[in-house]
Amino acid sequence: MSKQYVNLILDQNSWHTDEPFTYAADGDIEVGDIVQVPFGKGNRLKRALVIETGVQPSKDLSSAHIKEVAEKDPDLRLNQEMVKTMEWMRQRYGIKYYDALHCFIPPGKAARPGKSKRPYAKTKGEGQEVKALTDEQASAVGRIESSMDAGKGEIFLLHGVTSSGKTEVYMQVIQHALDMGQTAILLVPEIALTEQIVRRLLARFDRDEIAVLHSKLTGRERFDEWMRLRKGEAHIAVGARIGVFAPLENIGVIILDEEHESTYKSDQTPKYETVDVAVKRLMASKGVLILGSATPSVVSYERAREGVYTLIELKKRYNKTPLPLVELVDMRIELRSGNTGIFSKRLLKAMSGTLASGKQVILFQNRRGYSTFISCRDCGESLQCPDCGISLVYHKRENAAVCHYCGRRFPLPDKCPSCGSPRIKYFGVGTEQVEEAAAREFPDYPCARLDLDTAKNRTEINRIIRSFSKGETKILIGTQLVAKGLDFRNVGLVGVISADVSLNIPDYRSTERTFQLVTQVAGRAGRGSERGLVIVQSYTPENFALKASAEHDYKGFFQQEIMVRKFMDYPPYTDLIIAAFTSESEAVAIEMAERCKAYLEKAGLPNAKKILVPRLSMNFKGKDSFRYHIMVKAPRGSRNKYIYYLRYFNRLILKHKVDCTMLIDVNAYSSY
DNA sequence: AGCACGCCGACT
DNA sequence: GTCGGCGTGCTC
Repeated sequence: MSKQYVNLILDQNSWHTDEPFTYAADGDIEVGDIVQVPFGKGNRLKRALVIETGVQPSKDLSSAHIKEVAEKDPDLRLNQEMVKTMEWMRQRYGIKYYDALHCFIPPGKAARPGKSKRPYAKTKGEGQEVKALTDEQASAVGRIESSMDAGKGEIFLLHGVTSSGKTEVYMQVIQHALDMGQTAILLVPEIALTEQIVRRLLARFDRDEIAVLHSKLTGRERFDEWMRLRKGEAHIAVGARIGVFAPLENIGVIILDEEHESTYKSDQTPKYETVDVAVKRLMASKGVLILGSATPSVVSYERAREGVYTLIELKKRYNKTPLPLVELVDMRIELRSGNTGIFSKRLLKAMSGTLASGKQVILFQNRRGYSTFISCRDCGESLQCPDCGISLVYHKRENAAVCHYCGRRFPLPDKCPSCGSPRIKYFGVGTEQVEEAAAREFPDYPCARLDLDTAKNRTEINRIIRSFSKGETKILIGTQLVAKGLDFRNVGLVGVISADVSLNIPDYRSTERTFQLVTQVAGRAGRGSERGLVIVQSYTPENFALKASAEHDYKGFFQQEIMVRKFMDYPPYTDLIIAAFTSESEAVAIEMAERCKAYLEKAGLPNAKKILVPRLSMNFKGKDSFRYHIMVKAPRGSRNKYIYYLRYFNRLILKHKVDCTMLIDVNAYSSY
């Protein structure tokens, strides 16, 4: 058999070996093959991925030093497009080949023959039986399908109000892809939503056509599902964000449902953006990308406005129920009139009316616990977690002060730890306190609370939800958990206890997030036949995001918010790039951050002069090490240049053996 | 990362 | 003499 030289990358998590190595191989070795190669002084076998075949070994590499590929994995294999996407990810996110490789290959091993177990095997198909499409749906489907037929590689932003029938559009488009002999990927923002979308798919497609990919599968399940896709047995991949790496050929469509959700950005290395990866993969097959949302992200909507994405709107609700009536209540007036309670008079009145008429109430407060911070009346110091430096939350049920970041619990102090005063006060309202107040005001109506404290596991969540849907509980209090995807028929009223909570988070996306949350939670009201009522309490009801959400006016919200982004130099006008430096020595971490800043300035990158001095990363918890970071608002078009220079800087750190690790994050959701 | 080499001190 | 500690350097 003829011989050749190939370039391959090692399955080894090290920056020192993050480059292609040249090996001799049989002529039948192809790009994407997973092989075993002898490596290093001991020639121990290592797993590797072939990324280039038929190469000419570089001149400074004597042929005596070139080793030979030992064997080829008979099962695992990637395709050319996947290898290309990996290399692209390495550049774009400043990561190692290793990190990109592990997005594409399943972590587990195959189940033993006959032992394989399918996830969601007991899940049954369920669907609104296929009714005729509305005119809007039909034209959306037509528009998308003609783009698929033409192989345009188009990106659609599907902006559809709640219950406008986006899912039905997805089903039709997936069917069209299969009819064309192509494959499809359907993604949901969290694992918990997988089951309900699997049900919709099962009502429509053969069970064997569907494979599920998300990180809560066991290693074996994940491997087997992956292999069914790889072998072409299944043509539809469904799941959370890792599903975007499904080993499919000829991808006709990738769908991101609820595209605005932050979970589409990975928070661990590699910190990829699911949309980016989807676009990259689709370039190879000229398929379409569909981003669906009732409240699109400002970045996506702006891209649609610029013509990068094609906007499709679904304005009518499927069941023709009018959108709920949203009222804003000014809590400042409430306070002035002497009401210091949690509920405004308006909300109390609406609650009694709703409950008396036999309907149910949802109360939303995006904070768990009883009081959100604990502070001293005399010196003003607030109680903080010694590890994380964030305010501790008072939990009445457990009678403890809890850190919501690391989960540590502390006993409640009877006097102030800094000045010794016994006058300790609890501020801020959490779900526990809302529940207590609701039970006090309406003792005849049973309450339940749904948040991370009461929903310890899946069965507990299901129990709370089932009891509310059966009408056993009348008032449901909760955090974001109650805002997502639940479909209760008998809810007449939704109360947002404090819309200021999410508004006051120091993040450029907090306004957007508030609009999305209020819109989403409002959608829980009046899903039956009658129009629902939503009461939003706030100390700043004049805020444009709140006003716009009350009027169901996405465009109004967008037009104001995009001006703020422009004025403040925030995305989509820039990319917020963070470079973080971790070291056992605080001085080294600071010095590397400073040097990096100077290096970017010297390189003359746009806006590099505006980089501030290194800051301690507040959210970093590492034993005996320190993290400092710098941040730059990289103007459009300069992102890749920045990453290029940052990669180079990382190589310098490595070369000089500085005891410091570097991390790059672009447009992070978590704060640093 | 993972491994071998090498140069040091402490032991039978 | 030689066993094993870990600092150093390299990997097609």
